[in-house]
Formats: sequence, structure tokens, C-alpha cells
Amino acid sequence: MVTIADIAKIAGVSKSTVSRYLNGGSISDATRKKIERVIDANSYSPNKFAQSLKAKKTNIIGTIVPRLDSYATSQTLIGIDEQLRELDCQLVISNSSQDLNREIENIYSLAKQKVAGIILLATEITDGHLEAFRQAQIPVILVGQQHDQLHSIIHKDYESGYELGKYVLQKGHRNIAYLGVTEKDIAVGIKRKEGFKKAVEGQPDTLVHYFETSFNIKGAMERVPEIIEEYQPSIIVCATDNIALGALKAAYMKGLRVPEDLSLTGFGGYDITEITYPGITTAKFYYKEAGRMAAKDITKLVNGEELGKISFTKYEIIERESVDNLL
Amino acid sequence: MVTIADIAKIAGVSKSTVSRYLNGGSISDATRKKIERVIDANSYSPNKFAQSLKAKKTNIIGTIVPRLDSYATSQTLIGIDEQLRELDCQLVISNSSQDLNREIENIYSLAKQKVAGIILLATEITDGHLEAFRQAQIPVILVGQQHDQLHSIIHKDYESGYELGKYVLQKGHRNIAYLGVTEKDIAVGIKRKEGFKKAVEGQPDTLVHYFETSFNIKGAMERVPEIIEEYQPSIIVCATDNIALGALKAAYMKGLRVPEDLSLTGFGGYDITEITYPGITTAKFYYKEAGRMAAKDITKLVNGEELGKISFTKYEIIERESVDNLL
DNA sequence: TTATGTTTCGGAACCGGTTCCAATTGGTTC
DNA sequence: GAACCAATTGGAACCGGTTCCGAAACATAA
Repeated sequence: MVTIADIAKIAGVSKSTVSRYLNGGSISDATRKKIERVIDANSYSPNKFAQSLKAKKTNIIGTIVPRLDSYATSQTLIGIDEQLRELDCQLVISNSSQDLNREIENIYSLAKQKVAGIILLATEITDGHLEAFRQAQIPVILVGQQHDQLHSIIHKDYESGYELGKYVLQKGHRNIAYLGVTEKDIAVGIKRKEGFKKAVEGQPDTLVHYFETSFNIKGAMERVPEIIEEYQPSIIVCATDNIALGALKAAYMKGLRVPEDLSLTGFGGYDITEITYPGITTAKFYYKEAGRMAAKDITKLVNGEELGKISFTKYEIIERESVDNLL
Repeated sequence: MVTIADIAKIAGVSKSTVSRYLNGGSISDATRKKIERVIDANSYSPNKFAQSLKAKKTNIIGTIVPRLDSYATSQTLIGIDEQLRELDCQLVISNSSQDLNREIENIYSLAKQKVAGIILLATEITDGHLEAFRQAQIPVILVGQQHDQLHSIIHKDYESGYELGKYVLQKGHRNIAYLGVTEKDIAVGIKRKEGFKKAVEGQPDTLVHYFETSFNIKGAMERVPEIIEEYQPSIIVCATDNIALGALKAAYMKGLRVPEDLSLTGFGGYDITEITYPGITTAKFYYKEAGRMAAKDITKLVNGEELGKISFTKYEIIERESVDNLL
């Protein structure tokens, strides 16, 4: 390992001069050239630990994800990764495996690592989270959930729910099942549903039933047959694309044709919804873009810049073949 | 920030004594108790940078992945993450976005961070990789590809290809298309194909055509129609589940029923192959398990233990509905 | 009680950087 | 050539740990 002292000795200057060279202090042209030569002749690069030890901080951004095997997570991470690379920040990913306690532990652990900021792909914010953030004294950006004490980047859950609701009505559906998720998840469990509710309420001769399932495909597969049998909806509006995938499989297994016998919609815009047959109509969120924004925003916070509490990402209704036109 | 010096002062001992307490040196019972009390009264924990600076090493394992949005990557990472957590190692994930140069840069970058070991989810090993590893002087485990100079964990590509070949024959298929990928990818592009070839060669009255496409779904969607039109195979054996998904979509779009008009198989065992309709018959690899093994092995190497050059993960042919029985 | 051997402990150096401060150098101006 | 000011430079302290080494404390044996 070649150190700054070695460079200094070889170049015939002092450590402090080399350090100044590295950090842009005032230096004469002659010594600048000399040091430059020596440094890349010996391919020197400063020891990160020594730097962090002295600086008491790093340029690492910690990202906590609830799970690694999810489209939304992957895409968001890709966006974060790309942007942080441009900003010359290091990314550390911390997986909480959908365990809120582990999530909180991860906050403390990142704090001990002296990360400059934390991006949290949030599902639910508890007092434990807030306490951890308070103790850590580190800037935080939430992605996907809103909280009035924290900065967040959120998808337009309410608006997309509303627009999708209007779309479904416009296609002539009047007997609707909405298959949602737990209200603990404010964004997905409440906002989407509320937006949808707002869109369909007041529409004459329209029946809407609300159901709840888990986030995974299997859960939806099991839930959907009962719903169909009991209420015979012409459409099931699913709160996530995964749920829609489960519903699609369930429909197939019951021998129903989609969309002729049953229409479906999702939320998310996962790539796979384009590949299924039929393609699934869905409210597409721009996760990668959200990741990019999160990365930009966290570095702004780290640098002490001002920042609005909330940013929104755009969304788009992608019309495919899974919704029948009943009119 | 409370430091070791603070603890020492409060406890009325020297820094070295506290350090000994932390690292298991010889200490009298009385001072042990005293220090213990002070430490958790002040919730002290040692500064990682200072430790790493002195020790010139870390307990961080770097994992380089070619992409984040892939089933195989996610699952492998989950396995690595779980196992490293048990082994009290820190995981750092480095994404190369399928860019070999960036992959090599990432090796150097991890080396600069003084990671204890590197796990590489490999696609192709170039001289640049070898040179980087040589310079880094850090233990490496390859996952998914084999290389005689490096330790690796590989899936049984040849064997699974062979078994799937036999399966296809046994189902009575005699006009077969094999849709593979570039031979630059030894495991996926060559091994799987060779295993399959071995299984079908010598089978009388059997026609097999080999084709190549990219790794993504879209590529397969575009490639498959030509293949069907030109050769009318009864089955397309796809080198990855993604390719099979693309083929499935392409078949649907041509109005072909699967498996009645066209059979399909994949490799990988992605969860989604269970959800499509019909479910896709595939050779399932245990990525999570491979990740676990990689994590265990890299820590063994880090600790200087001996290790065989190659480990295999198991695989399994998952029979679903996408293969018609022609007999 | 003294000599000897073990534990236990403190002091100081070190890891590889950064930064403050004072000293030197060089260039201007009179 | 002296005086002055700004630009460069070197020395030393510091960040928060670990570790070597010698001193002190204690226990045991003679």
C-alpha cells in the first residue's frame, strides 16, 4: 500500500502539500506537476478509512429496501444507482426482508457506518423509525410513502386510482370488485383505493365491492375465485400488478377468458404485464425515475440545501387488452 | 460521539485497557465489570473507520451483479444477504449494468474499499477481470460461471440441459427448435446447449434446429415467429425462462395454443413461470441456495481455509403444462 | 521476608489521512 | 536594497482505534 507519506517523500515535499494537492489547496505549478507525476507513477489513491476517520463522515448513501425480489425495488434501485454514480456517491443497499424491526436495526446500523444519508423504500413508518432517525441525525428521503415529518417522493396513488376508476366506468363496467391491500400501507392500501372510490362514487347503477389480500401473487390467486363466485363482477381492479397477475392466473384456472368474461387492471406497470396474454391494463409508475429523484434529493439534503417536503413522480395509464369495452 | 478515550476516562482506566476489554485480552474481573457498565451506560460502539484503518481490512463482502432487475440476481442476492448476516459480515452490492468494463472498474473500486472478498455473479470472464483480481489480491467466488483459475459455484447447466432433452424426447417431440443465447456465456450459451444436444443426438427421425437470441423477453418475441413459420417445430426449448416468456407471448399473438399447437420449455425456474397460463415446464435452479453457498465459501476463503475449485448447486425439472405429450 | 513468576495495566507509537498555524519563499513597490 | 504582502510550504496535532513493551501489582514458592 502506497500512502500519502510515500508520495510526499518521493516527490520531496511534505504530506500536507500532497494533501493540499489532492483537495485543491493553493499550490505552485511546479510542485503540482511533480506530485501529479509521482501519484500516477505509483497509482496512489487515498485510504478511504483514514479520510472518513478524520472527516467523521462519508459519501455513502444507504438505501433500505423491504425486499430485493420486487419489480418496484429493482427499478428504484437502478435509478438510485445510476444517479449516485453520476454524483460520485457510493451506494450501500440494506435489505430488511419485510421485517419492520430489522428495518429499524438497519437504520441504526447505517448510522454507525456514518452514511451521509438514507433513502428508505418505505412501506410503513412507525414510531420506532422516527426515533431511529431522530437519534441518527442523518438526512432521510422516503420513497413511496408520505410522512409529514420526513422528506418524501411519492407516486400519485390517489390520482392514478381516480383516473383508473374513471377509465373503468368509461368502459361501461358497473359491477366492480376492488382488490386492495392492508390499510397499514397508506400509499397502496389507502390512497389508491380512495382515489378509485372518489372516481366511482355517485355513478348511478354501479356496484363496487372492496376486498383485501396480501401483496403476493399466490394470495390473490386464492382470493379471486371466491370473489368471482359470490359477486360475478365484470372487472377486478387490483391494487398492484402482482395481484392482477394472480387474478389473471385464477381466471384462467376457472376457465374464464380475459377480458371477455372478466376484465382486470393493475397498478405498477411491471414489465411482465406487457408479456402476459392478454397484456394487463395498468397505472404505470416510473420507479426508476423516482429512484433518480431520491438520489438527487438526498445529496441535496446532505449538502444542506433546502428541499420541499414532497415530490411527486408521474404516472400513466397504460391501456392494454385486459379490459373489455362493455358499451 | 463517544470514543474509547471517553470510556477510558470515565471508567478510570487507560484506552488500551478498554481496547483489551473489547478484543478479549486479559483483564481483571473488577475492571471488566467497570468498563462494561460504562460502555453500555454510554452506548458506546467502536468507530469502524478507525478499526479498519488500523487493521487494514474490513469484514465487508462485495458482490458484483450484472443487473439488478433479474430474477436470478435478486434470488442470489437474497441468499448471500441472509447468509452474510448470519456470519456477521457486511454486504455491499455493486451493479455493473451489463457493462464488462464497468464490472472490472467495480472490482478495482471494491479493492480500494478493502473488502475482504468479492462474489461475482459472472456472465463472462475476460483477461481484464483476471488482471483486476490479480492486482486486488482478494479472494473471489464466481457464481454461475466456471473458470479454472477461480473458485466457482455453478449450476448444473450441462446436466439439466441433458435431462430436459431426454424429457422432451420422451414426450414424443421429434421436430425441435432450441432457442439459445450467445456462446460468450459459457454456462448458458454453451453448457446448456451441449447437454441438450447430447440428449437428443442419435435419436432417430428427430430434427433439431438451433437458434440464438438475446437474454431479454423482447428479443425472443421477435425471433420466435420466424422460427415457427420456417420450421414448424412442435416444441421450442428456450435457454432461459425469459426467452420462454417471450416465446409464449409470441405464440399467443400468432393465435397458437400452448401446448396444443406449440410446446415450450425454459431454464431457471423463475416464479413467474408458475403464474403464466399455461405454466411453463422448466429446469429450476436454486439461486438463493447458490447465494448462500457463495457467502459461506467466500468467508472460508477470507479466513484462509481450503476450498475446492468448484461447487455445484442442485437443479430440478419442474413439469408444468407447457409441454404436450405427443405419444 | 525475599525472590520469582504471572497477570494486569498504562504509555506511547502507529494506521493514513486533513488542517491549523507559523515559517519561508517569491514578487512588488517605493 | 529594504519593506511589505501574498502565495507556498512544512511541522505538528488530531481523528479513534490497536498493539507492543515495560512497569506495577499480585500471587506463589523458597
